[in-house]
Amino acid sequence: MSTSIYVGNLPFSVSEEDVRNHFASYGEVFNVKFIMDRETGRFRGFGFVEMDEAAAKAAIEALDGKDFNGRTLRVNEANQKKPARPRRDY
DNA sequence: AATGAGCGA
Repeated sequence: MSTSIYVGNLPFSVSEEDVRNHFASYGEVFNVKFIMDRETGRFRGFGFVEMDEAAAKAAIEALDGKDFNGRTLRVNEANQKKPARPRRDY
């Protein structure tokens, strides 16, 4: 498996490719997923990156709190949500 | 459809 990394505070200018490129410098990136607003379909400003555990830690140490395209990047291990998003059924 | 703290489709 891979380690899920939470990447937040992303500028609306970047794409998965940019992030993947950035993270790829610290290890093999298995996958990059940007969270799009399910209502509008627009970029919500954060995403998740899957990397090897060692690579993930390296990337977090290297990129967390750093600047990315003009915004302070937030990088941490994702943990809070594993299954489908909790949502009330009205 | 829209924008700025956030942990997801």
